[in-house]
Amino acid sequence: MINIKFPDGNVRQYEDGVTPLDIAKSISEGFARNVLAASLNDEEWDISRPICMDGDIKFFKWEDAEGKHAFWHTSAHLLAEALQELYPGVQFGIGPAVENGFYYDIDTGGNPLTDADFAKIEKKMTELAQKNEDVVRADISKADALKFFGDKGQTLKCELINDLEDGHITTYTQGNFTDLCRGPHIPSTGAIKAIKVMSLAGAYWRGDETRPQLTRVYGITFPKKKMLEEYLVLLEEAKKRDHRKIGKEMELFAFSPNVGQGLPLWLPKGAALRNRLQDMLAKIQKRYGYQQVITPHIGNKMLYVTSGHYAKYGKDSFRPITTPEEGEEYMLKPMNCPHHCEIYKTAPRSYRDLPIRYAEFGTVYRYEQSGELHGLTRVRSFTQDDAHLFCTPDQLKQEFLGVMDIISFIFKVFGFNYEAQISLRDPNNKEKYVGSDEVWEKAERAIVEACEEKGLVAKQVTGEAAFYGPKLDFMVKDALGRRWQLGTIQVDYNLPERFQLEYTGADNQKHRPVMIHRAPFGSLERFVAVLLEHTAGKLPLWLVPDQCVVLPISEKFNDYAHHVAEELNKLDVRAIVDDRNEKIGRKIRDNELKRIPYLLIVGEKEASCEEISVRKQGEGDQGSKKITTFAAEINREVAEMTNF
RNA sequence: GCCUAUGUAGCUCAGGGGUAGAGCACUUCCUUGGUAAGGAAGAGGUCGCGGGUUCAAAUCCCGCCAUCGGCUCCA
Repeated sequence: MINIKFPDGNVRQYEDGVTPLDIAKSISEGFARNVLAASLNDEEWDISRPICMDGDIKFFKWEDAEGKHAFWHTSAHLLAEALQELYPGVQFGIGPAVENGFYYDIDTGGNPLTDADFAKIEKKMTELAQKNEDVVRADISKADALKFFGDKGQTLKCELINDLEDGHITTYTQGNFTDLCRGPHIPSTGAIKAIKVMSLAGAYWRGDETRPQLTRVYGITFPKKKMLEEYLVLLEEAKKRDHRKIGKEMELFAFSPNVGQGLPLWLPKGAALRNRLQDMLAKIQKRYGYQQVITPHIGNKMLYVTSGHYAKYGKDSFRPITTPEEGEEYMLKPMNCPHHCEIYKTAPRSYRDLPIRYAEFGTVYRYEQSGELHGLTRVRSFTQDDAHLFCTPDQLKQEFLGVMDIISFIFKVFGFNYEAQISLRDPNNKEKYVGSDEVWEKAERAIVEACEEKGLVAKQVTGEAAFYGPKLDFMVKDALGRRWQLGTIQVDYNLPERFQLEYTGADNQKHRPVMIHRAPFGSLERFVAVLLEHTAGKLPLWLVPDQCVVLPISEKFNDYAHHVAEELNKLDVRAIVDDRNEKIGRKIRDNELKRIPYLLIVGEKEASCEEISVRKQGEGDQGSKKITTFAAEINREVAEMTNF
């Protein structure tokens, strides 16, 4: 008999060899029907895999990430089984579950798949799922595994096996398909009821650009047909939130091939929006003791040779700019830090001067690979809400906490849910980084402690640090669930060294300051993109380009409408007029669709007494009031929102 | 940069070897209407760009450019 402990602390006894599914059934049949995966002592465990030892058990259903994961992992195998039947001779790479479904990487041997094949693949998968085959786990020796997959000509699998440790190799088999796999899986394929092949993509074998490119087939499956339909509707809804679409509709920004790829043009409404964001942050930063500086968009190439960036990134950047002067070269600035270091060096610094905090909305230029460009989230010219803090090592943690306060405040204002990540150096690969063990340990400890102090849950990832120091990144998801890094705080011991930055300490000795790079928005471009996707374009009143639109009932009241807009604009309310020759119903509809927060209807009644009829977006008629009353209300509403 | 796909009017899209299509938007006229689409007429396109095949190319082929979804990358 073995003892199984449940999450609630209860312990029950079971026969040796009991499976999690048996255990679930012992609780209730209904519960067991919904269980997809389990863990034993926090190790992933198939619900059909016998247990022969005491342990803590947890169960996972569809609602749990672990449950979906097992379901989609098995679905990936089902996809592979279908591909194996439809296209004999395909080579299999890897096929994991991902956040929304699963994929399988395959080598089609020169016969490319197209999306015309999707229906065929879906049909075959459905056919195979209906056989409801058991998914059977087996332990296999390394030699046997190599022989098994070698005989099948699966050289990619053999490469994977060669990297595995003998005694820890398992396969999973359903029907005629056997895959090298760690699991876990659901017990049989019959639970997979709705199947959709989503897309094709190229993917380098083992993520290595120098290795062959495989075909990645993405798919998603569900235990119920209705869930797939709902998911597809959700995807359609998400596409409507795409910032590229909204940005065009709201006339915020545009791209022109004549200007160049990835070089956004900010239209009047977008530029105004961006300025409001900048003003907000500048106001907050002033309170935190930041000083604004302004530096040129180009800098002498030597600046970047000094910083080390030229050696590391120079060949993948915009090319240096030459001048009539022989041998003189300038670069478009890919970052602001070297300029700010030079500002620091304009005067001798004392420990009494520190910390020094230089902020700049600095536009930088980076030659991102063409395939990487994406709307406003990944561009070749963008403006960082950058700042560099120079402080003594003792001040580092305090400064770090101050930056965290700004970032969490900003995210709170916009209601963003973020994931924080602490990026640490890889201790087994120290040569990739600059700086002594001592300073690294100190910097990493400062970040970890700062997070603990703030109660910030942050995932620690080793090997993700910048070469000059560890960092804390804030990731926010877009409408389709893709993660984008917005805010970032980076500790840097490298640049102060390279630029020979100094301050005189209380001991009258020269010391090296520590530098913090930080950007709460990350960049104005990316931030606006994520903001648009989060709000679906319904921007808060203080940011929205047009706060209200005046709608005359008929052309007879166009003059009054323009008078109203003028009065409102004088009172700092952003108002426009829709004086088209259309009926009022039509104007209301069109302007609601344009996401304008307030529609102000004016006709004979209003014109006679300096009033307007107010209609709030999505909420309908709010009654009529004086122009000045309305303006005061709007101004109060905005003031409450912008009390930063 | 690599793989898949796409590119037709301002927008969303249909069509497809033989005179370029729709809806919306736009302009004009009629209508002057009180809280989510009034009516009519008109204008608007070298069908992404450049080659090739053909009597004839927006359509077929090749190259390039841009874009979508991924991969890799991301100071």
